[in-house]
Amino acid sequence: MASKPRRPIPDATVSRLPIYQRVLDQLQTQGSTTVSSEDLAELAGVNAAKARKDLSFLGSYGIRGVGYEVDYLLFQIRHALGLTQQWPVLIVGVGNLGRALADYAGFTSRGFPVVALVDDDPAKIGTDHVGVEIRPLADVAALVRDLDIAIGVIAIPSAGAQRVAELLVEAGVSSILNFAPAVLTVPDGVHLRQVDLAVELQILSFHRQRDQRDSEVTESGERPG
Amino acid sequence: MASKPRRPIPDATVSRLPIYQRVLDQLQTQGSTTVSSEDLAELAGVNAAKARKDLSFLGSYGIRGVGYEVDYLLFQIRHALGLTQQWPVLIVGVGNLGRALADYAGFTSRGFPVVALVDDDPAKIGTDHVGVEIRPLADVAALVRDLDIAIGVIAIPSAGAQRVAELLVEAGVSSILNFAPAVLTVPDGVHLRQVDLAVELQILSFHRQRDQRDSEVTESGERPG
DNA sequence: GATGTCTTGTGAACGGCTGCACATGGTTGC
DNA sequence: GCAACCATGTGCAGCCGTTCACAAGACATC
Repeated sequence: MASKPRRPIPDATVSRLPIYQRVLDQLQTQGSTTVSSEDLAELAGVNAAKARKDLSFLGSYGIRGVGYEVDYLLFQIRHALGLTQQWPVLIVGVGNLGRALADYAGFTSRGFPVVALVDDDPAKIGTDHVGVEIRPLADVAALVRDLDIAIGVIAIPSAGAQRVAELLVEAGVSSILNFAPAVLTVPDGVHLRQVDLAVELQILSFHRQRDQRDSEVTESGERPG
Repeated sequence: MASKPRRPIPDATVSRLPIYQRVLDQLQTQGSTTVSSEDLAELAGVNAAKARKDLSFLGSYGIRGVGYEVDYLLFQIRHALGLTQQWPVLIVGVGNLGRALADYAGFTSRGFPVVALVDDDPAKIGTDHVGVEIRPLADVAALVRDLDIAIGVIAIPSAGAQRVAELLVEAGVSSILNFAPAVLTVPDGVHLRQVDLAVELQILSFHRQRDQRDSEVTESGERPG
């Protein structure tokens, strides 16, 4: 038996693997059979040395003097990310965001089919969205069991987010993606990721305002010495 | 004139300031007047020492033996993030995601009013969404000028994203938030942030699959020695 | 098969972030 | 006014991630 677990893959590398995957997807579609770390890095928007180091954590899948075989590298990245299988997704909250996520083609095409929608608005329950029936919150446990849900997505306002997270965990979901702008607490062993859309704007705001102040200082003449 | 630019605020700190802001907002609403670094950190989901160090980059706004005054700290964070003013936002692409973002209350309430919507679908142009008229792509330059747009949000498929980014930059937008799953290239001085919804799922997938493999190894009996 | 060219894989140095532990300094109670 | 207490602010050590620079290895050509 070969030893599978080489050195563990760093978080920073894991977060970039999906980018490499996307780039390699494109290259494959364009008919490229091999790619150098330099070209791959350029397309992924990173440094070539970083790309090579990232890929080296997966194994030695490059050929010195040649580059990486696109098909093979793509398979290895998919394998590392666990994307050789599908991960059915449940979305809680069928508001604007929930609908946008359910419709987002990038989910299904990357192996994350949205197979269940849940909402607590009686008016929505029973109706369909992109072929998926909207079910009440109380059905979460049954849906998770019957549809083998791997990932729960929270797309509701902050107020109910913690309660929904607990509901998902009780139902057996061990991976949660939370869009509610709230800090959630989950038990050990449950993976939680947070996406806060407003935070990104605030970071942009910070940089812009800093540039602005800097230029004001420069224009008004920084006192020398 | 006092020297404004103390040591620069690290990126890691900047990315947490919005979280502290949100927590302090809540505390203020609840009527709290002061908060300790420990409580603040707990609510923000970080280490207390980290919270203190983060806040110390803004200045010495705490009181030893007491804690931080909620109102004052909130003001200082808003000031550091440049949120004492409003930053008008233009959204390109009024599909599901664009609509979700336009409707998202968290934007306006945090100082980012969505004042312009743009799409290239003739059927949508001229219609209203939440009181904002949808305009053609060609109007971007005029909108940026007339409405003093600070931030452009790209919510269209990958294919056109680079072209739209260039359009925004030409129009004078220097901060861009991109939701298209593509690597964009912008000139120096333009701030670009990337949110890829599928990447988050793929990272969850990685962790889940790793846990799964680990438990398989354990169950089948790792060979000792 | 030997030589030159090309690209990977990685050792090592560097810089930034985290978290501990403690000195600093403000507050309260007597 | 003094002593005990409390929470902030920060020096320091360790860790993680990035980048450079180069050795190792594969291919092509003669």
